[in-house]
Amino acid sequence: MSRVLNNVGPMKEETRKRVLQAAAQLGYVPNALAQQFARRKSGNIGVVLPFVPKVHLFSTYYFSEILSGIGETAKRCGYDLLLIFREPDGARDYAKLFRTQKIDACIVLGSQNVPEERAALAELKEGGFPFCLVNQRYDEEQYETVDADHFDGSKEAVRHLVEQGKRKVAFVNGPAQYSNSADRLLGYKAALSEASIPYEEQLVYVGNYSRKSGYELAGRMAEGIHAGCIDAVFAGNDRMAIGLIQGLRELELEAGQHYALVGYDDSDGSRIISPRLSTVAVPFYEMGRIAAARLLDSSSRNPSSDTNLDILPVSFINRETS
Amino acid sequence: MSRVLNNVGPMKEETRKRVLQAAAQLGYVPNALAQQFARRKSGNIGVVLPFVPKVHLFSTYYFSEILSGIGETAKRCGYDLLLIFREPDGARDYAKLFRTQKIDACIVLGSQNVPEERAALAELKEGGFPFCLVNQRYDEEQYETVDADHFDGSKEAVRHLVEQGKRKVAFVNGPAQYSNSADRLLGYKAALSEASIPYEEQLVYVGNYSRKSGYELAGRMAEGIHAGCIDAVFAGNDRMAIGLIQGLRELELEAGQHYALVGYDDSDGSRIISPRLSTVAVPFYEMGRIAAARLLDSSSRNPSSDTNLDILPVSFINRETS
DNA sequence: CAGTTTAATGTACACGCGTACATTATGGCA
DNA sequence: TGCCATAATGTACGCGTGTACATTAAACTG
Repeated sequence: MSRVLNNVGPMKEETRKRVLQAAAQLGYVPNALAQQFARRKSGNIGVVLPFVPKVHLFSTYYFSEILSGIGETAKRCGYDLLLIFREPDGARDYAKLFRTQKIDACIVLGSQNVPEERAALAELKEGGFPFCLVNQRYDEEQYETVDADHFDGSKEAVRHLVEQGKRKVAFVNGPAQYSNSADRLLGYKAALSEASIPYEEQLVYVGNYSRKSGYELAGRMAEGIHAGCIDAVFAGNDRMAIGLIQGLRELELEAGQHYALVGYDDSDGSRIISPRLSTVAVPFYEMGRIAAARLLDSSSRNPSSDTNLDILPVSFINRETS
Repeated sequence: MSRVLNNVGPMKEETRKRVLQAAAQLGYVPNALAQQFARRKSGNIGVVLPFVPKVHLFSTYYFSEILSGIGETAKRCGYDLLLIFREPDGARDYAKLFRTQKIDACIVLGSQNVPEERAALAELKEGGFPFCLVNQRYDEEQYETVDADHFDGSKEAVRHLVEQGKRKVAFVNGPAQYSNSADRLLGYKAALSEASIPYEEQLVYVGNYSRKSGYELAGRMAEGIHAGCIDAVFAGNDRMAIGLIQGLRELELEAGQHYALVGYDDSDGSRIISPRLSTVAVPFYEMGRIAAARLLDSSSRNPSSDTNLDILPVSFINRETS
């Protein structure tokens, strides 16, 4: 009987036990498909991941952490995780997943501010489908978002470099379609301004958050270091920082010696590279947990904080490269 | 009309078009829940992942690669990926996922040869539920399995060390509940035997595949190196090798200089650490692809190869530590 | 004890698709 | 034209739950 299982309506304790025992004896298990169909809920929360033909290209650390956080909350709320790899050809019909009832809610990871993505998200909002972005803001759109304070993290990182006496801090940023890239640039500028160091555009480099892109910037950066135009580097993530270390090492330039360096993410790699990389720790796991709770856990929806944007604090970690 | 959509039975081209157009005009989207219910297929393939309270503890590289491979095949076959985090308390009722129809097939990652796991897998087999193991064999049980040739990989790795003139090769193995640990031990022994080097039990150390466990073995190993009982180390995975490098470095012992070292997995870390780690590349992505194809892609089921065990080749990669 | 409320249980139907079967249109053939 | 085979379409029911509503049992009230 559906009622004892779902504990709906009043019932005699004895009946309840009788039904439960009969179910156990018959080896009854509810059919999830029929339940989902009758309830018109899939019980799934979709997690959109960037398309990754070569998985090496993206930070497995970053996604693993967030995914684990989402998983924890989902399990607690009785939901399952449906993995959705974004299409390579730019087709991102997130709304269809809702219309076909495959998912009840959705968390979008690695979202980029490009036209197709904006359209897809706008369609979700239009349709009233519950979704949440992680680590990407669209300030003009008021979407549910869980972000980290990359402005502050970057400011702290650069401030640290300045406090070490560095005055010529280069910045290796990521692509502009990520809001965290913009945040870091602002933090970088703020820290410089705070120290009355003029901002110089030619000290800002752009990679794509891959190790390779950091590696490939080493040549240009080496010139600056040799010329005395650069005495420190702040990289937008650890992977680029690590690429940079490796590229500059081939040019006889050592991090923490010929130049100071701070990365970002506190990834595994930052503890593996030597010298150990100073970096900024981001609570990715926590961000995943919160994003899922926002969507699933009504009890955690605090009516007083009716904001749709969470910005979690980050923390600078001083190691050997700065 | 269900028939035009599923292309079943004969129909006039004109009717077909008419129906399609009407559907488009009405904005019709099939309800996946109802489809699944009517077809009695969820269209989901479950992927069981180890429980990871602290995700740092397991190799994100390893799982990300396999997961991506599974995802590729699943998408190609029209299946979705349902993530299943194994319960922390040892409860692993995989069969229930089938009975409730949540999944149509299942891939078990990080499977360990322990009683609860064996029972859970036996129950799956008993129930006739399609599942596949990746990177873990149960030789006595004839389960569908995709593994890599860790015997050969280990033999190659140790052979390489021997060819460098090393005669006292220590081995840092992982826990015995993983078949690949046993495979590596066999490969290690085979390579020694090939070179007429007697096997010495005290040269075999055991960690748990974490970086920390490698780090913690450094003390004991340093004694052996100083005493001349060890001139090379073969580690069962890169993470332990990296931990070892870091631990031994603190004791003034450098990989590739005071001792030769070979890791295993060809993970990102092996390219990040310096000196760059010699290692063994494992086609994890491919293993995921094949495992999923085994379960989903009937066209790939080659009748001539009716074996239920795939063992993929691995390849030694020589870098700076050996 | 009848009347009234409330607890407990029985019952029937809807959910939206797939599909087996019934029915009707079409074409080939002599 | 009549007959049959086959193509094409119409139709009704089943899938296994959840749930609204009907029905019956119990409890309470004056």
